[in-house]
Amino acid sequence: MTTPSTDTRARLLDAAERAFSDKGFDGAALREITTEAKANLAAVHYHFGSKEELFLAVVARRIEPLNRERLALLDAAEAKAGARAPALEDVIEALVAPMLRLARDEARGGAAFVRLFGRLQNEPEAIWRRILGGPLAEVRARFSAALARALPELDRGELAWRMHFAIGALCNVIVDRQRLELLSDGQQSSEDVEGAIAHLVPFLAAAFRARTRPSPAQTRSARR
Amino acid sequence: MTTPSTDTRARLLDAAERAFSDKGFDGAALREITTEAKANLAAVHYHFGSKEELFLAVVARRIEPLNRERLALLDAAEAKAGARAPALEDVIEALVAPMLRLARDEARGGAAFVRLFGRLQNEPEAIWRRILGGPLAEVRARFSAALARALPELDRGELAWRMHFAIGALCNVIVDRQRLELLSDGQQSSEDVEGAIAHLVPFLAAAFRARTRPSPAQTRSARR
DNA sequence: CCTCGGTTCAAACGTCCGTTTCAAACGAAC
DNA sequence: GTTCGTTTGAAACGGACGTTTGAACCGAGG
Repeated sequence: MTTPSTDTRARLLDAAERAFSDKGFDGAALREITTEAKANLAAVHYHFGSKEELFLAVVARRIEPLNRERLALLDAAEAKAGARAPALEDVIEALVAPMLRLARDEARGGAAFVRLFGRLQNEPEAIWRRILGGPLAEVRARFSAALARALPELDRGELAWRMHFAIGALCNVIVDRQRLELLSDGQQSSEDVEGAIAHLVPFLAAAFRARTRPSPAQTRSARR
Repeated sequence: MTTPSTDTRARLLDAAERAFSDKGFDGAALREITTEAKANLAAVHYHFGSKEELFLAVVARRIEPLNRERLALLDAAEAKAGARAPALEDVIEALVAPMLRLARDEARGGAAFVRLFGRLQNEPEAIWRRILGGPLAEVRARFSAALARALPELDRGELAWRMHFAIGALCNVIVDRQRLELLSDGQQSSEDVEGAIAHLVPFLAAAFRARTRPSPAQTRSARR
């Protein structure tokens, strides 16, 4: 046969991607997914085993190429810098740009998958843990190291907080498509991906370079 | 009678707050909420009318005092500055500190409500729209104006993007309690609210002050 | 005492859910 | 042509869901 089963499988993944990104894991119904995929209800359990496995397959299909792209850009930034530390802007762009550009690439899930990704952490905790500890672990480690090299004077704890904030900004930008329109009275659009990159990268670069606050609440040994 | 109905009502709100923040709107079951509240299943519909109205009541109970606190801090920052523009750090702190401190105030919902708030935009769109357009509208307008005053040289479109990123970072910090631990190898804790404020405020202040990127993708009339 | 509005209660309603079952269809191998 | 493993199909399963119902309860007012 050519690819009869692969075909249904792919249609199920596509339909599931759309449904999960619109309504979340709980909100999306298998009957709705199989109807849109023109497949039988039982096909989900035949091909994937359960609803949760289907969800993980949807995520895995996109996140692996995405992470490869991120790491390739990071490799390029490090190669460009030679023996020196990579440029902070390049590292940040390697982290955020593939995700934002994916939002426009309809052939690879487009906005649907990106929103799904952005709200992953709101899905049942068991699912989120399987992803955080799995495909995302390597990206986290590589970018932690690269940022530490690009910002050698920064305390490690401080760096962790800043990565936390930065990833938060990225994920939230991806999910919420209404807020920017409201904040700008309709002048700016969340659909403007290159605009988002052009705004987000310098925003985060400046934030990562911020001098540590000489605060009373921060009487730890490490300062600046 | 003393307050027999008010009592059940409050217990329902408390239980619903916990359940919704753990499992989301779809994931939380009314039977679970009423059991924990030691109330009858029908009490939800007697007091609130529907599950959706219960959810909105949970949000409204906390968000109104929270917004009043934010606006009071903003008033104080503006009063302190007199005729001059308010200090950027003060404005940012007025926006983020009440939310982060609320995470520690168990008497006012604590971590449960704050996580619920952070994931609001992931709930069914109808619910999120009712909140964005309602209680949050005034806060959005006031802080937009204050930030524009504190950063007079900043393009309005650029400011909207930066507010979008900043609120994203705040909301995401609130929701994800695992990422920071992973990023710092357990050295930093999301529970450290004053630490979060001390790290987030200078991070965002530096980000808001970032010089605009001279990018090829940005050939709009307004530059720097 | 009785009544009455506000509140609680147990029970049921109809619907939708994820999952299972088992037979039918199908193409490839012999 | 028969067999076999793979894939699809229609139908049902049991359970959980939000919601509704109607009676019981109870303190206050007459």
